[in-house]
Amino acid sequence: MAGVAKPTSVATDDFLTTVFRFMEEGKPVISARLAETLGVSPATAFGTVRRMARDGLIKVSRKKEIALTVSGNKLAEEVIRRHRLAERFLTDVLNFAWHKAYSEAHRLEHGISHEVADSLAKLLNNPTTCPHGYPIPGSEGYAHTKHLRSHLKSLNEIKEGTTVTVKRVPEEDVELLQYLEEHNVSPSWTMKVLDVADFKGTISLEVDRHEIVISTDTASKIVVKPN
Amino acid sequence: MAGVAKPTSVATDDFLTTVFRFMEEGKPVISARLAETLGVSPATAFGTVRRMARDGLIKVSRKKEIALTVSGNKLAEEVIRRHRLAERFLTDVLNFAWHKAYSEAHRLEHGISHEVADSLAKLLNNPTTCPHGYPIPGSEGYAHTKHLRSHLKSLNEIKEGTTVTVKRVPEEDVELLQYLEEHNVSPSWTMKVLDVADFKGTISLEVDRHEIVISTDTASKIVVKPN
DNA sequence: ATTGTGCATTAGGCTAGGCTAATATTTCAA
DNA sequence: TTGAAATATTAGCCTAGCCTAATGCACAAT
Repeated sequence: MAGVAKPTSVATDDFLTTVFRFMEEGKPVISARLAETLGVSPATAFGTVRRMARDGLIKVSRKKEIALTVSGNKLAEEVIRRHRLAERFLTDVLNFAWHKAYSEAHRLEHGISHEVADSLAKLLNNPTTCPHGYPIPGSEGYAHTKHLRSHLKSLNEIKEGTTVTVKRVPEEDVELLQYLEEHNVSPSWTMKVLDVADFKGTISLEVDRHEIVISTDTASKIVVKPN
Repeated sequence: MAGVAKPTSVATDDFLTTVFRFMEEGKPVISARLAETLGVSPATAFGTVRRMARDGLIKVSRKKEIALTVSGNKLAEEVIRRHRLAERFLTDVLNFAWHKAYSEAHRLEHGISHEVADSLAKLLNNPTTCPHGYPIPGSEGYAHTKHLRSHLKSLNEIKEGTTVTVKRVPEEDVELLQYLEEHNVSPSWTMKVLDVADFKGTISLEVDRHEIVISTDTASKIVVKPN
């Protein structure tokens, strides 16, 4: 109807995926947060947000909350799909470590066509999640992942003595990821919450026969499913 | 000394690789030609050329001939390497047809890091050429490919009755590539020049037990080695 | 010698994306 | 309710790239 969709720029792709990830985690999306996350000035973020609103990719409520439009969501899912497939390729085929996969996939995601993404998916045996546990748009059962989310909890909400299965780990923090990867805090691994010491803000866990201690704050970034 | 190299933009990468390919084929490099090839106006090409000269990537002689500087050549080789490895990946791993591989690789080449390129090379068993027969910078024996070139000829220079081995086919022309691929005019295949009809500008060849006819002009774009 | 023709170059304009430095607004807390 | 802290927004400036429309220039053929 309205004409062919204009190809998105790298900057726009980055904003789209950032908004998408914020929404995915249920975090409020405002311009200031995007500026921070993307490493640009508030003024720049404002300008890009305005442009994207003009182009019908996002809408901004009176309370300045940013949400993807239907077409914006579609584009975001496409970029996210390419990103997560690229991550799987990097870890599963090229043997990259998690923490490197994210940034490399970030560079690759803009240059992967729909056709290449489909071929990659096939090559990788149609994975449903990225190495960090996040769902891959367009994969089997993707539409249901929203419902599944109700069974998931942040690790910091889990009571002592509970055994849980790791579902998702944070994507971006390189050092943390390296630590988690080393200690097998990875999707599909099982952990037991040994001790919650709220007074000093730490949680100790047993994972793969070893005990590790992380902060409550860090725990809040790890998504698990109680067994 | 002079500081860290500024990351190159897509536009700059495209100019670098275009200059590189022109030089690779011994064609003179002038701004007008770049504009044509890259599909931008002469004014735009001029501006980009000036910027690149300012940044020490190319130099322009008094006769307006453009050449890569040492650092420009290094960058160009890196992009070309990524492009040709991507092509190999697309054809060998994802089973893309030649003519699609070029444009897809063109999109991917900007997002492949040195590290990913190295991993890809390993995965692909250290290929020395792209699917069209062009050498991959940084691969085994790459430094010698310039000498090898003296043994190579354009197909239009070959005399009747000579048997030759295909070394390189043109990279960009989608329809021609499709035709050549279908008829096995591919690197490492053998052909016999049956008839050269200069008066009507055609050459007939026997390849894989079949006879095909192409124009002298098309033949000039195919590089062969007489057996 | 002159006139094309092909190129280079300049002029002038536009958008996306960046930035800094004000200047509103909100909003939350005391 | 009143202020301080966050946010949003505006103004003003910059570069890369891209365009069209002159204009300048040099070489080549008549």
